[in-house]
Amino acid sequence: MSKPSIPKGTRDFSPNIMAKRKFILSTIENVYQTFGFMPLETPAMENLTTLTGKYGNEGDQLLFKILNSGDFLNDIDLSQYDSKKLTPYISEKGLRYDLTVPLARFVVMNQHLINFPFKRYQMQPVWRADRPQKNRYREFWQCDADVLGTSSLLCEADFIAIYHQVFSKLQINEYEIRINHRKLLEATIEKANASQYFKEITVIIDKLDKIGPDGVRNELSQLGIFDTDINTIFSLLNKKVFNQQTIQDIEKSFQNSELANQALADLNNILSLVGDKPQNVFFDGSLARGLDYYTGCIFEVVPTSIKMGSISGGGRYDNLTGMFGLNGISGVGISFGIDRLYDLMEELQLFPEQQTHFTDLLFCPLDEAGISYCMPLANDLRKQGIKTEIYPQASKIKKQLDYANQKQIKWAAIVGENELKNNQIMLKNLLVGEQALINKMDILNFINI
RNA sequence: GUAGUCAUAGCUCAGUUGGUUAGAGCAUCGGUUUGUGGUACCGAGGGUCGUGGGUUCGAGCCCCAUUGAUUACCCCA
Repeated sequence: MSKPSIPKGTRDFSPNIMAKRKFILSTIENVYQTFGFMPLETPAMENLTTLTGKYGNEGDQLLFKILNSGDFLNDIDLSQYDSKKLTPYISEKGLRYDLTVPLARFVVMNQHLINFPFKRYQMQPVWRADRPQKNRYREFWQCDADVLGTSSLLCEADFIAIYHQVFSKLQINEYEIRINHRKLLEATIEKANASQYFKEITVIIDKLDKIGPDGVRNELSQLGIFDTDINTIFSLLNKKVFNQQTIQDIEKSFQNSELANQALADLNNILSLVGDKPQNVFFDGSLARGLDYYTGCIFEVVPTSIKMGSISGGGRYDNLTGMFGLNGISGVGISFGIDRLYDLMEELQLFPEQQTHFTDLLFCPLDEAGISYCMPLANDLRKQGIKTEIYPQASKIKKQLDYANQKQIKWAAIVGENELKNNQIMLKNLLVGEQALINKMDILNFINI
């Protein structure tokens, strides 16, 4: 028999890890809900016609494709096709690559039922056939929230408020919300006479944090951009506090740029909604975001106490549903990277202790009669919300306490012959080691979880 | 797709210029203690050294191939 294993780039989440992950997920979910977002789940698999062509050539290659069921090769003359052209005949479905395209697909299919503006959140795994490396997996979770069907900048302001609430609840205090505008990038690159390389340039300057100014200069230069134009781009890459002054400064460096004016008007509008000194928010001219469907404001959040990539990102896209034939729907959304959030909180030790306590009280029956004695007591406690279990065998008490100890259970209720006879239990506090013989009806009075 | 590193017990790892029977800690199970854990002591089980070839009197160690894991680049979250 071969050793068991799991596919490359996938992970098991053990109970202790799950408790912490759920803490993060439920915190985010609660905040989403308080802003009026509604849950949506879509299938793990989508039709390949839905997925292909949405993520660029590289993205298409990273799609996990699912073989058709049954004897799918039976009707196919293999000699007639080369291996690439064969794909559509043997695979019609693929695993979802992100949550945004399925959202667009859902909205287009259900537009007659949807009450716009449509605010939905979605927290599900996605799959990419990428080569895994540190903090990069083939299966990972996205926690998206999007608003579709309004171009109001209130949405952007709301997302900034969502960030504040989520990080405050997770006790993450040292972070930066970086904000920029796609149209400002366009204006900048236009000013540098390099519009034909817009996509390439955004990819390069997005790496500023990673490869440094010299690295960015190098790559831009390799693209064939002149030094003077590179300087123009660089003059706008600064990171500044997000306030009126900053916006006015940027305005001065553009003259009569329609694009820049639109972008600055948007930023101004957001500023007026979040107040002039929004906490932890910075304007960052180098923020670009790789995805090319963004058209308006873009965000990214990075922790500042630890060197780490972004833990959330998002932005506005004008025509997401256009790919499925529904035009004129503007949307904006954000997504939390739960794996990185997990690593961050683990490193900063921000997980509340109770997250790893699964059981409050363990009944330890010393004989078969003890088990049935404990059953009704346990159920009463459970009705009170006390997480209670009964050790399922009348094993040695050492073994039962050992179990309780490893599971970090605070209370042990030992039930042997004597207790049974007198309607008592021996209640032991495993944290301090004290115990008392009490009436079985009085348990609730003694335990304070 | 490109490049590097690694592979020895369930886990984390030692293992000398190639030399007899392969080591530790943790974990598991049992006992010291048949009604008291987390901390002490004693003991037990558990390994074709990833796989296949080669060199050698002799390979965990050297060489080749292969598989897997992992890291960086590309791209991305």
